This record gives sequence, C-alpha cells and structure tokens, in this order.
Amino acid sequence: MSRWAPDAQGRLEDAALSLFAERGYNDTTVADIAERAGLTRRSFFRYFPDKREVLFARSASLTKLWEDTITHAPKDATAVEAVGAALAATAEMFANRKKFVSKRQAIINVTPELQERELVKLASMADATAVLLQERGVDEDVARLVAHMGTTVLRIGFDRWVEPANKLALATILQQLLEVGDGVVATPSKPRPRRRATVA
Amino acid sequence: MSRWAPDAQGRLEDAALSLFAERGYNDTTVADIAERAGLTRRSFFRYFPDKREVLFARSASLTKLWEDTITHAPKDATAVEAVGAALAATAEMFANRKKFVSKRQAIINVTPELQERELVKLASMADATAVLLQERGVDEDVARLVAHMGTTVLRIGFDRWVEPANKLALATILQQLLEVGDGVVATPSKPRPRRRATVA
DNA sequence: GCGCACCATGGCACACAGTGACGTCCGGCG
DNA sequence: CGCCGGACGTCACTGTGTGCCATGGTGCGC
Repeated sequence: MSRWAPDAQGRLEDAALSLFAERGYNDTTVADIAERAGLTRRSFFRYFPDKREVLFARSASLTKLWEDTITHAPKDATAVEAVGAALAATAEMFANRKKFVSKRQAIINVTPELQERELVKLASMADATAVLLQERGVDEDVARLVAHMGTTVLRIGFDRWVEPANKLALATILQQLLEVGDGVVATPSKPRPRRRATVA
Repeated sequence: MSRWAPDAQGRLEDAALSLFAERGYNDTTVADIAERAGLTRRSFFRYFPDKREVLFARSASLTKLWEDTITHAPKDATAVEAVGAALAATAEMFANRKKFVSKRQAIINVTPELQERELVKLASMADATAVLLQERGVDEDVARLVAHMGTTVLRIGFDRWVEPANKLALATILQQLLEVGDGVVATPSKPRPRRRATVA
C-alpha cells in the first residue's frame, strides 16, 4: 500500500469527466478537478500537459490499435481495405464501452475547445496513417486522401452511432460509410504523369 | 481626418505577422503586437476574440468565396464538380497573394496552436459545404464525405504549392488531387470491381 | 530495525491570456 | 455651445500553464 492513493491519473480523468458533465467544461477549473481527485492543481499538470488533454489521454490506446491494424493488414490489401480493417478493429474496441464514450462525446460536442482537440487527434491519426500506407507502397496522394477519408468516416460514423435514435452497431455504420466512400481514390482512369515517384 | 490612425485591425494583423516571423508565436505577447500597432492590449481583444485569430481573420473572405462558389455551381453539377469549382475559385484567389500566404503558412506550420485553429477553420468549411451540397440534393453521407475530401485536397495541395521546390500552379495541383480523389463516393449501390489503390 | 535516496506531491511565485467595468478623448450634430 | 456616441485606455480580476524548491512517505540496502 503506497501512501498515495493509487491511479492518480485515472482519478483525475474520472473527476474531470463527472465535473464537466455537472457544470460544463468552462465552469470547471483545474483546481476543482484536482480537489475532487484528492490532489492539487500543480499535480494535475504533471499528468496532463493541459486541461483539455484530460479527456483524451485514454484515447491513446485507440490510436495505437488503429495504427497497429494498418501496419499488420495483409500485404495484398488495398489502401481502402487496410483502413477498413482499422475501422473494424476500432468498432470492436468501442462496442463494450458505449456508455462511457457517449458521455464523453456529449461533453466534447458542446465544447469548442474540446472539439478542436478532437480534430487535432484525428488529423494526427490521419497523417500517421498516410505514412503507414505509403510504406505499404501506396502512392502518396492516394495515401493521404484515403487516410483522411478513413478518419472522416470514423468521425461521422461515431457521431451517428452515439445518437440516441440509433440502433445499428458501430461496425455496421462504419462499413456502410466506407462503402460510400470506397472507389474513393480509384485509380485515375487516364494515365497521367505522376509528379512524385511512388515508393517503388 | 479622424483622430485615430486608420485601419487599426489591419495594423494589428501586420504587426502580428511580422512579430511572429521575428520571434515566433509563443515568444510574442499580445501586448507586443498591440504596442507595435500603436494600440493597447485591451484594444487587441476588441478586434480579435483571441490571439490565434489575428492570423485567420483575413481568411474569412476565402470561406465566403468557397461557399458562394458551391452555392452558385450549375444545378446539374455533381457534388465533386461543385467542390472542384470551389477549389478552382480558391486557387485563383490565392494566385496573386502567394508571397503573403506563404509567409503566413510558414508561421502556422511551426506553431501547434495555429495548426489547431487551421483545422477548425477547415472543418467548419467542410461542415458548411456538406450542408450546401445536401441542399443541392446530394445524399447526406456522400455530401459529408465529398465536402471533407474537398478541404483535404485544398490543404494538401496548398502545402505542396507553397513548397519552395514547387513550380506548378495551385490550380493545377488541386485539379490533379481532385482527380485522384474523384470516383470518391461513387454510387453506393452497385458493387464495383476491386482495384488496387496504387497507381498502375 | 535504521538510515537513505528516491519520487510523487505540495507550496509558492510568476507570466500571460482573456474579460468586465469604467473613465477619457474626440468628432459630429442640433 | 452642449450633448452624444464610438474608439480607445486603465484597472482589476480570474484562470491556465510553468519553474523552482521543500517535504514527507516508500522501499531499499545494511
């Protein structure tokens, strides 16, 4: 038994989530969060670089799962198929945490500052994905467009899944959206000179 | 002759741009900007809601041009064609301001906080575009995916245009990228033959 | 059991962003 | 001339984020 209560970071995350739900993001100070977690303001910033990040630290595992899935997709899979696999893996991961992620998303959706941070996370996921796809031999432009389409599908599908009216599984929603977006980045019909050499 | 020097907002924007270029964004305080513009800190916040926005206020005209172009695209134009028109109009607008926008972009690209704001601007453009496309009769999913693809193309193309090594016109770059991303959001119903996403 | 170094935490001071309330100066207008 | 309104300044304040140093358990060697 350590003197300090265990899982300080987790306590901060829980405290933040509940306080944001109670009073909203802007009416909650870092001192409030730290107090509820039994710590001080100064310690909060030892676990999180800023106030927004307290809601996103846990999503690091999502990013890792996503990128690992892209990396380990079959060698002959197309770019879209690789992204599809990542979407499927993500859907599975979220399936049994719906209650938590819904609550979290509800807070984000009413707080511009948190929406900004969400955009940043998605954009960095897309950039990383584009790099991974290029390493698989995908053309640079195609890789970047497919990667961004993948995160867009994730975002749209997730928002739709979380809606109270929705009855479908996340995997189903993502699958449908990907089909809509598929053919995306089809091979350009007419051969034209590529500006940049492909990885070959 | 009014007592106050004219174009206070413009002076603030110019002062901010030059100071950010000299010392960087984080080493420039709002007081510094206001002082160079011959104003006080308090007045800065009367023209801009926050420090980041001083670099983005001028891009409001871009947003307006983009949305107007979508709105006034021919009735029979497809979603992708409407976005293509918006890209072309944007390219034309930027063509004769390359020096200014390059300098501005160089600052943004080394400042995470400004990159965040840029993502927000692009995301809100994409959301607005999706709404406009839906009003033209485009399916909701298709509209959202095409809209986000459009802003992605704009972002990627712009970054490539600004690179010192680049010799192509922005319009050309955007055109090529759009062709890569075209076929995007093909009609969802018919099963299309799978193709490798890489360039043959 | 006894020290001891480590490390999570607290305390303090500070710079800066952003905001509200209020005062001030100038031009215009009757 | 006197009044009004708008652009600007001054002051005070909250809250974020950070550097520096003190402190007090904890687990380790002995």
